[in-house]
Amino acid sequence: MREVAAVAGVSLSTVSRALNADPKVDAKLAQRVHRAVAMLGYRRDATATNLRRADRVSASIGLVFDDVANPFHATLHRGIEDVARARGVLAFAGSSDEDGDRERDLVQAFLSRRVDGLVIVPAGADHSYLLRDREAGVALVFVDRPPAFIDADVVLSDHAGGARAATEHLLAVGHRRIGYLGDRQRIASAVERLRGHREALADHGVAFDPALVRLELGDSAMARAATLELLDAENPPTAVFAAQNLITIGAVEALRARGAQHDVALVGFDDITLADAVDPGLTVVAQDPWGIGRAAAQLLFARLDGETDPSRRVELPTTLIARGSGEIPPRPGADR
Amino acid sequence: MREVAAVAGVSLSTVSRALNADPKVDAKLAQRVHRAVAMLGYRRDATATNLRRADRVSASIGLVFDDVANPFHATLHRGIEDVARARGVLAFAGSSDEDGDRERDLVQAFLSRRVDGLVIVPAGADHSYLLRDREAGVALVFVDRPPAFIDADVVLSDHAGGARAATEHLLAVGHRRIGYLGDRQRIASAVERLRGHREALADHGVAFDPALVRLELGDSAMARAATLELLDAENPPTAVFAAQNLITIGAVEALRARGAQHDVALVGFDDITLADAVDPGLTVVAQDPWGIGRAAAQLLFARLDGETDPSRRVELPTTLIARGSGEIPPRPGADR
DNA sequence: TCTGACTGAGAGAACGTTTTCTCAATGCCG
DNA sequence: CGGCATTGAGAAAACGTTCTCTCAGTCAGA
Repeated sequence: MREVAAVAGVSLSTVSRALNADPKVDAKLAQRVHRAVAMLGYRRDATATNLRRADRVSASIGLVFDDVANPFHATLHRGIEDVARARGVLAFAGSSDEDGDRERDLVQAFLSRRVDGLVIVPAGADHSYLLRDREAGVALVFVDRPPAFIDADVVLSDHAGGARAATEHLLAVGHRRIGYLGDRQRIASAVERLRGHREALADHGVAFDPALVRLELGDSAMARAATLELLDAENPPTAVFAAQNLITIGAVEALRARGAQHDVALVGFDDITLADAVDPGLTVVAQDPWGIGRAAAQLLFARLDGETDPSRRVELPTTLIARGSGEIPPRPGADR
Repeated sequence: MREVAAVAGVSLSTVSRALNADPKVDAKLAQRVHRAVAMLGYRRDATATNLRRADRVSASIGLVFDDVANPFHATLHRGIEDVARARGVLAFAGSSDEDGDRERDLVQAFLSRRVDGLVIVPAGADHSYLLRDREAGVALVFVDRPPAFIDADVVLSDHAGGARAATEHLLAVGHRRIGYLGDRQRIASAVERLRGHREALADHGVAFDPALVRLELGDSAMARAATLELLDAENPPTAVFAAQNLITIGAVEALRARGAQHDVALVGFDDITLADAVDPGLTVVAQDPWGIGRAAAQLLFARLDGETDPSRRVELPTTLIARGSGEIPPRPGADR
């Protein structure tokens, strides 16, 4: 910056003003400054800027996902990026692997780098550690699941409603023995989905049979094994509801491994690549991760723009997409 | 920090030293400092630290992808994160959408935030704009495609070899009319793959027929349309090679739309979710995006650790995974 | 008991910006 | 032509750290 000032023949302050498009600086001088900047390849140091500026805005935010490589989260990421890009805001991203400690470490690392805000897919069971920072002006939006012990904006799908729709879809086809494959129950969304499933069963007078339920499935391999277990049991389900994207993949694999993909119905939660190319096509309850990401980012920036309304909860509907696998009727006589 | 010093009853310098685990500071004092830190919830400001420190290390890096939501890139991202995490390094990530200007904007934004290094999936046609920054100590690793007009480390798959393997696989099954669906040719990897395809054809004495080639396919929808065009032409191919993950998805959709998935062979580049669940299973040439990401990050950190060897080119092999679609023989008589 | 080496801690400058304060130059009005 | 308002630019402090000096105190050896 000093060099730029020397080349342009002005003072440091003038360079700063020219760079910040201060209207008080003479147009001719400003142009000289910009020419010098271009010539020297000067680039303003954002860290120093952030340090000095009164508002301490860093134009960067932090993103905490379960796993940046999970398609749901990756699409979420893109939705957030699209909104942030329009404001010149950059995003740090990291994976918590659904570990609360790791989530907290990530958040701390983001905050020490002075991010303006955080979008968090919560993994931990207590987010009160963020209270102090929210007080200090850090914007906070939670996604996919509500936070615990802190009141903040949250954007999520109607998990219970989606699960209910999936289960009712299977019930409508005639199924009564519906297997349930669920994620770890310390995740709020997983609890919600199970709740929706149970409510749908109850509403239609179908007893909830714990023998048909497998929970805590952390990846595709576990889901596959659990599905096989269900299929190989004495009194197997005639339909299966896989309540998460990775679990759905495991379930598909298991059904194919037993050659049962045309006999046992399947509905998944989350849409998946090639879902319409498998045989039968995969019926799913789709979320809109891109839209969720956009909504979350918009909420975040609204807060950064000074909005002080009480915290909001944006719930996006899910869409049931029937493609075949969910419309397979129960084998006659399979149900007692 | 001033508060911490007051509470602990020591000077600012002592707090700084205690925080940096300087062995010269008395153990008892250090403990007092740490207690004060815990009590006040103090967190060191990484931007100020970075400003002052002699080495100016920010413990953050910038990642430029085509699209953070593309599964290949998202997995790459995770590979990089896994290595960076072990060093306490955080990553900014952004999407260039294969636009050179956008790539450059992202890079500039990262650099003004003083990242220590960059991992770039190149989109632009000229990376000499990075010369000055490399000189200034910014570590640079390119991924998936080599950079232009700058000499730097690069990690990529053997694109030509992979394409060659795919084409030879189809030739071995007996195909002579092989459709080629390719990405935008301003992308180096896309050029390489086409080259591998053509070389394989030439080696086996099969004439290259431009009528069977569709390039510049930027997304699944375009790929789908192009495939339909190929299939509906007067003399359609008996096999198709889809040279990228999104293109493969479009090709699968098109084949199914024409009910030709059991008649026309298909090999894709990049492995895809559910590839083994479609009917027929999808034969692909798989890359190892996670491994590529890890390798890139390791190279990057080696440079940051002061390594000065001439720039390296790490080429990872591809793996052909036969699952059925690539082993469909040509319909008898379809070939003249 | 005194000197000197050594240890531990404080004072203050510096990092690259922004921003307030101050002042010089310009233009306009009487 | 003088004085005042107005405009534009420079000097210097400040942001939250680190780090080099400097110095006070402690302890061993003579």
